[in-house]
This record gives sequence, C-alpha cells and structure tokens, in this order.
Amino acid sequence: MLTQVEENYIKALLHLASQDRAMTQQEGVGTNDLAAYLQVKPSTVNEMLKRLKEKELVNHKKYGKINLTAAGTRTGLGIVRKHRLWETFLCTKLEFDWDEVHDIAEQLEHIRSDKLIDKIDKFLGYPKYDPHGDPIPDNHGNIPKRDTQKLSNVGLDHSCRVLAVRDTSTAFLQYLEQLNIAINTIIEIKEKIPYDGTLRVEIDGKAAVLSNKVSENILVE
Amino acid sequence: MLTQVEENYIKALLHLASQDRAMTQQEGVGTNDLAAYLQVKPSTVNEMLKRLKEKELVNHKKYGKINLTAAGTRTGLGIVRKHRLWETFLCTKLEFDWDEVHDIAEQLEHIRSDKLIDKIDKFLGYPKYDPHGDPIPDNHGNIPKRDTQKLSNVGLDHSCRVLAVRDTSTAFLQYLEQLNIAINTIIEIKEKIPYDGTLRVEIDGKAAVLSNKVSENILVE
DNA sequence: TAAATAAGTTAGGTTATACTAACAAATTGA
DNA sequence: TCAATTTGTTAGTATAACCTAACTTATTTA
Repeated sequence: MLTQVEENYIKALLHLASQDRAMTQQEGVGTNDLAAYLQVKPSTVNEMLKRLKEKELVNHKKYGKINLTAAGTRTGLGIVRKHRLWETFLCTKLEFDWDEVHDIAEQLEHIRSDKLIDKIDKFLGYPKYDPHGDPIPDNHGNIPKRDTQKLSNVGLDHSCRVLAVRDTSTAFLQYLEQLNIAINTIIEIKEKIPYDGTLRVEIDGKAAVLSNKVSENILVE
Repeated sequence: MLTQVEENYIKALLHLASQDRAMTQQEGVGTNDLAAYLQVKPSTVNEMLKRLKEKELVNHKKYGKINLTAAGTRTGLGIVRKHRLWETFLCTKLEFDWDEVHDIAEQLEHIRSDKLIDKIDKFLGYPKYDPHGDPIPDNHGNIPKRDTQKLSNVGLDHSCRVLAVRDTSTAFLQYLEQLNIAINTIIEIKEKIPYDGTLRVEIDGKAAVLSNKVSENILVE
C-alpha cells in the first residue's frame, strides 16, 4: 500500500521517462530532474528513492539514473488511468472546463477503490481519451496507440487536426481557448519563421500566430 | 487549511456531540471517548486537541469536556455535507449498494474543492437525504429537520416507516438487507419482550424478530 | 589534465501523527 | 473519607516527508 506522496513520485517518474524517450537528447532521469519536477529538494528525493527501492518499484544505483521496475510502471499506469478517468468525468458529467480539472483530478486519483474506478469507467462509457486528448490506460495498463506529432513539426501548407495537448496547466489551456483551439480543431500552417519557429496559422478561417512553445505542446494528425 | 486527520477529528467530535445530546445519560465528550471512537490512544487525542484549540475549532480546558466552537461546527458540517453527497452519488449514479459506500465516501469527503461539491450537489438534483436517510446539510450548514424516533421506542401495534439508520457499517446494513429492511420499509410492532427489548415485528406481511441493538439503530416515523 | 561546475549523497533538524510508559487529577464506592 | 478505579496529561520515541548545510562523485572545459 503506497502513500499519496509515494504515488506522486511514481507518477512523476512515469511522466519523466516518457518525456525522456520522446526528446532524443537526454538519457535517463536523475535525482535532480525528479526533484525539480516535484518541487522538492534532491535530498528528499534521495530518501524517497530508498523506500521505493525497498518496495521494488524503482531501480537505482548510487550516482546512477532512476528507472521504474515493471511493478512500478504498472502502478504508475493505474494512477494515470484514475487521473484521466476522473478528468473525463469532471468535464463530461459535471461540465467543468478542461482547464479546471487537473488539480481536482490530482486529488481524486489517490482514492483507493478498484470498484469505484471501474464503475466510473463504465458510467463514462469506457472512454479511450481524456478531455486533453491523452489516452486512458485500461484495466491492465494498456494504452491505445495513436500516431501523433507536435504541431511544430508539421510542414508548410498542411492542414491538421488537434488530437491532444502536452501541457494541462490552466494558463496554457485558457490561452488555447482564447486562440479558439480545442481538441479536433483544424489548423492550417501558413508560414514558419525560421528564426524562432513561430507559426502563422489559420484557425476556423481566421489568421493567428503561435509561438514555438505553444506549437510544441499541441499534438496533431 | 486542515489536514485530513484534523478533519476526521472534527467530524468525530460533531458525531459524538450529537449522539451525546440524543442519549440523555452522559454529559459531554471526553478525551477517552474521542480516542475510542477514532481508534487512537488518548495521548494522541491530547496532542491533536492542542492544535485544534490553536486553530480555534475546539474548546477544551484541562481535565474538562471537549466542545466544538462555532467555526468547528461549521467545518464539521461541511465535511458531513461532502460525505453524504458523495454517498448519494455512489448509490444513485454508480449503482453501489448502500452498504458499500461508507468507506469510499470517507476518502472522497476530503477532496478540496467547493466548486466540485456544489456541482455534485446540482448533478444529483440537490438531494435532502443520503442513501441511509441521513439529512444532507446545505451550503450554509443548515440541516433539514425531521421528526424521527428509534424503532425501539415505538409502541405496540403501531406501524411505522423507516426513515434512516444510525449505523452505516457494512455488517449492519447487510443484515438489514437480509431482513428486507430498507429506507421507507413499513414495520409493524407485534410484541415487545420486556426482558431485553427484543421486538417481534411484521415486514411486508412476514414475521421477523429484531434485537434491541438493531431496533435502536433504526429511525422511523 | 586539473580546476571549476554540476549532480548526487549524507547528516542532522522539523512537523504531523502516531505510539508507550509514567504520572496526576477526578470520580466512585466501601 | 480515603482507597481504588477511571480519566486525562506529560514525556519521550517512531515514521513519513520535508528541509539546510556539508560533503563526495561525475562531468565539463580552459
């Protein structure tokens, strides 16, 4: 049985590992990476790693990189499943906006009851994607696969459909709303500024300008 | 901002205080009562009282009885409101049985979001009573009033309707189910054994025998 | 390659929440 | 009324999760 904090460390490791694999540059997650992500000090991470190693959820050798074990990954996927199902519940049943649900789901994801989450899943009609377009792992930790790419990588004059966002912060989602960008919005790339990657695009027939930071966090196709 | 544990102490005090007022015999809640109810040692209660006093949620003088302040009572009612709304959600929307929801609601009641609980309230159609017949406090801590009495106090040959239960444990609720007793069931008192308060009753035209402990935990009229 | 910097670890302290053991006050009842 | 019992408190310990400060190992770069 894990504490809420232990669950958060596992979830963070799962997230950082997947980010890590996507960005080809860096190899492995270190103590400082995890500390920065969780907003705690490296020494705190160190202590927690000791306990997670004892519980055989994490592999870590002194001065080495941190890796989830198979059991750790399974645990993490279970938490992600709960998080995304709750977000879906909040948006589709309680009519929350997609920028309001993250923090509440961070709390709800720690509720301990397999029966509850399965009933929520059923109640929602077994959704495959959450309100941010993120895939929802099933009961066994399987994630529906889908080809996506960052909007920043799409070529000139292509039209593409928004499938998901890589940042679920309120600030980002509210900005997207202001730009009239939501899941399934069609975006057409008109121009790409080589200097900083800024995009001139068309959304619903209207011109807009997207910074590289924004287009890096939108997944399309 | 209270911790989950602090919230549990407040809720326990609210519960014990109301029980106390109902049972005319004893006056006031002591350290040991609270410790027994929460399954911790009296010394632990003592320390917690110190903190709750600092937060002005509780009044307590050395060797005296423990009382919630007005603020403490308000806080407690807020938690009870959340607990009962979640129980109602679990039963009416997710089709849980009434004997399964208590433990899950004990977790859900600590989710911090006023907006969430108000949306749940709306989603459920502003219910006044939870699946155990307990009244749900509104936003301002007002509880719908209702005349009820213990089944054990009803006179011979009276018929009465079950309004609520005073014990929400799985064991009790499953036993009631076995006896075909639910909210709104009509029970007719046929005989009362003076020796131990055992009741011979009729439920749906069928004879049954209820111990005093059972009839003390059923509220009717 | 050696010095500077970055990354990771250890030691020791803090707070919340529990505990046990020892003790003090209040209540009961012979 | 005073001894026994019950009730409540204090002191000291443990664990989870955090911290700071000091230190060690690894990496980078002049």
